Amino acid sequence: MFKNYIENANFEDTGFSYTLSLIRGKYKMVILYCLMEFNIVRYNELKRYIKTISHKTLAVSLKELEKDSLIIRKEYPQISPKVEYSLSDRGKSLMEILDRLCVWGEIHKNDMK
Amino acid sequence: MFKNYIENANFEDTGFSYTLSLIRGKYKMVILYCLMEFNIVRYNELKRYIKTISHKTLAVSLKELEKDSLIIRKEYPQISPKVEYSLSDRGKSLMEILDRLCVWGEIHKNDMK
DNA sequence: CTGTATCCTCCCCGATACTG
DNA sequence: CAGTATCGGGGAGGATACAG
Repeated sequence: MFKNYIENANFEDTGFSYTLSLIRGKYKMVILYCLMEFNIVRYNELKRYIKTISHKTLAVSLKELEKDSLIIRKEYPQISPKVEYSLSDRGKSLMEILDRLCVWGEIHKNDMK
Repeated sequence: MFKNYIENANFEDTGFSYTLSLIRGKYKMVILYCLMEFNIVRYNELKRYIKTISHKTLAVSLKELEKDSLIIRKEYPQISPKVEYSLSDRGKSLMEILDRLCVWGEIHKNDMK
């Protein structure tokens, strides 16, 4: 399959490029993992879990993940506002594969003496 | 397993973070795919396959991939120089998983109407 | 509580020229 | 052929302040 990409010299259109574009960003994977682990999480909970993330990055990342249909945003119109995030089915199916990358890293990160 | 990371608030040390650090970079995955597809490839062949990559990026990426033991660099000392690159066993085991990301992308990139 | 808006910094990558 | 060196632009992300 990939050979076709090479012959067409069109790497930008590969499935892999597409997948990477969804999870590019310093914290997107961390957000997805948090949602996988805790199922339903509020904005401020995410902010507390991921101590080093800035407000801006968290907000932008969540918006993009939602636009890409990897996560679901549920808003409760009340004072003060409450918003819950969770994985979509699409997001869950992606996480099955990404989790294998996590495991691979665990196994191999001490390979090198 | 991931829950431990969250409780330790130490996302930088996750296996996934480690894995991503290996393949971060605009063209690293493309290089790995080329090596997977063609087995043994010379420097200039890579440059030709990946039309849009610059010399600097190709050189730097190859050096990092080699340092991380994902690829093997074999140099033939002669005039003019000849260098062949190929996947290491470690690289091949990673590619098995990355290839699944490629397939996921192929299947899902047209999900959204 | 859940965001936006602005400014600013750093670093990835491209373009280009040079070398053994 | 297979690199290395240097310069520079652009975009991702941080700090901070403000809003509904």
